[in-house]
Amino acid sequence: MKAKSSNPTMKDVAREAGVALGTVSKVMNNIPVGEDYRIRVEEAAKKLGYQVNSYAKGLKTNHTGIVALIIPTLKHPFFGVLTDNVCQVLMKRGFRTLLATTESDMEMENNCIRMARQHKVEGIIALTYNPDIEIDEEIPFVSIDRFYTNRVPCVASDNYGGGQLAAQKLYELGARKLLHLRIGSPVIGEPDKREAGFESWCQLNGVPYRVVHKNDADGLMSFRPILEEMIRDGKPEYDGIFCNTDQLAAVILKMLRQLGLSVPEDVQVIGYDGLLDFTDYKPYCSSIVQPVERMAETAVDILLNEDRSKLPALTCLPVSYRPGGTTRD
Amino acid sequence: MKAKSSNPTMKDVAREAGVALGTVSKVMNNIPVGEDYRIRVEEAAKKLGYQVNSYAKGLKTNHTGIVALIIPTLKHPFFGVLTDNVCQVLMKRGFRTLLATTESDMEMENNCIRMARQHKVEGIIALTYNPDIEIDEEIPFVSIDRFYTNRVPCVASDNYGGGQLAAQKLYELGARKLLHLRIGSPVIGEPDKREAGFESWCQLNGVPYRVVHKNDADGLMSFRPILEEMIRDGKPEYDGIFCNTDQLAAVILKMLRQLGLSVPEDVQVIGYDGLLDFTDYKPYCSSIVQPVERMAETAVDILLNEDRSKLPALTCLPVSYRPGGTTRD
DNA sequence: TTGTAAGCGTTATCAC
DNA sequence: GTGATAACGCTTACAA
Repeated sequence: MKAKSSNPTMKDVAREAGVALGTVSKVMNNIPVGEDYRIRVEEAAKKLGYQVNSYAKGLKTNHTGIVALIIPTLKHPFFGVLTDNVCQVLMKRGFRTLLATTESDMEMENNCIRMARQHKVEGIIALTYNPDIEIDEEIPFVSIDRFYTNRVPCVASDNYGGGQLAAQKLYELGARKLLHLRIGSPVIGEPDKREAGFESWCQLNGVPYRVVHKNDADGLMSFRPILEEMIRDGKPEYDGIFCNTDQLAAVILKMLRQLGLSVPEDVQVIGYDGLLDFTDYKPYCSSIVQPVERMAETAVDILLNEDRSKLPALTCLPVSYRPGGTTRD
Repeated sequence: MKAKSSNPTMKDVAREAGVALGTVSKVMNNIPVGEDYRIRVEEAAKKLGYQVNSYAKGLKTNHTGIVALIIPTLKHPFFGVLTDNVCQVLMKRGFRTLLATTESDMEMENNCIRMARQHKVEGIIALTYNPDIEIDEEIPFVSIDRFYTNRVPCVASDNYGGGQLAAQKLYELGARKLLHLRIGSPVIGEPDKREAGFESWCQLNGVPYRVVHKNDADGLMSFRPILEEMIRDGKPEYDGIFCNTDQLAAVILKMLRQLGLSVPEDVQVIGYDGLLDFTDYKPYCSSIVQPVERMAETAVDILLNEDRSKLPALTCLPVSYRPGGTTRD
């Protein structure tokens, strides 16, 4: 008489209900079974507080109901919101989220992927900075914001279109000479297309522009001299600035004001991301808004898609423009 | 000859290395084994790309290496930072994080706990709003910011001390009539002690004060009339305000400025949390800073503690004061 | 030291 | 429709 106070098993339920093991399994999996049996089993299960052991189940079925999410950090609000959305969407589909934050460390990224494999996750959604990531063909993988190969589906906002839209909006709102400020990691990813889109629009429409390109290592402050030297007689040489993130835009805005320029009168500024200040839920600046919820949904959709033969290599989700007080609209 | 292209098992490794199954297991678990055997096994494992199946392992050992983290949302930066820290700390200890966001929905909270149990997690760290949460005595549980019973360890910042510190700082910096503004959920949690600490300090030191208490449902804007009516002849009746969160402080600051008051000259403001604006990594306001990293570490420490007989019922971690431009220091 | 075999809690395949 | 029984991949006595 071993008092199984701890964890009741199917065997216990079967004994309690006076039925066979297999019958209990069937009840738990909603496989048709005699009505009276079903009731007996359900009551026994409730009485014992039975919970299926998903490890035993997973071992048998190779179906764990877990998806790994690998992301640089949750300290940045964009990643926070994205993670929140992915977690919710997965939950709705009956999946759990195994979270790993990597701090963009390449070794960590590979470690996490290895762990995910060990834990027999049913898929991996990752936002990484590692060009040599160890992607396993066996396990479904969806990348966010980073295109690897045609075999690895990538989900991103329409960065190219967003860059175009930013240029177009600035022009429509009266800016005549445009500046694009870009900071980021040296690793090439989808977000770099913001720059390309911006340039293409300016060229196509004959609008004069300039692009300044910095690396994360240079720091946000490295743009200061650029801004200083572009001011002649108290007026800026460029009257429309597109920053590749809202964060950069916020920093640039502060600098512009310090330099005595008024926004949006002297110069208009558009950022990218569409983040909201959590203290008042208002935009930091006018911005190209990434459709975060849709990105999360799409990533999960693709990941969980039954038919893995023809996966979209790159899915670009439409962005939108939202005024935020730093443009004249 | 079944081509096991997919997932090599220990058996495969054993065959490849020409040793017995048990030997492979020993090598994988760093149990002493003949040097030549070890090498043979390791090479075979590498060649086959073998990864232990932690489901099979977990089934056997009841050791899954997974801890569940249940949190309301990742849209709020405090939770984002907390989650990030918990995930990092767990990783360092060799544990993975199973993440669940609940949106503070009580049913969801219970669902998540049930899932965690099914997945045989080795512990649960939760920040919940459900007073009737289904806590299972069998599985280690640590609560953050919410005290249930002596049997459920709770980790929080020293909210009471923080409230005192806020009052004290305001007084030291010259404020003579203090106001505490508090908004939150109707559910009672540790953070409510901020108010108690504030009051006790004022009473003990004979400093006149008032407390205004709102519920989330009232909305942040509900404080507006309070502020309006406290202004006499352009000067505020209260010259020191302690808000129970940085978010509230940010809103209040905006209102004060709209009402023509200058901060910190006319009135000084202190918040609680110690969040940094991600755009410039600067504080939103002067604030009582929660030791988020330590909270994460402590929660994990307690959760993973071997000796579960004498657990601390409530662990309050020391807070600190950080000036942020809304006080005269 | 190394190999063997008995489970861990499920599911799935069979006879009944 | 129900109930034994053999896996699933691994750990761990225990035997060799």
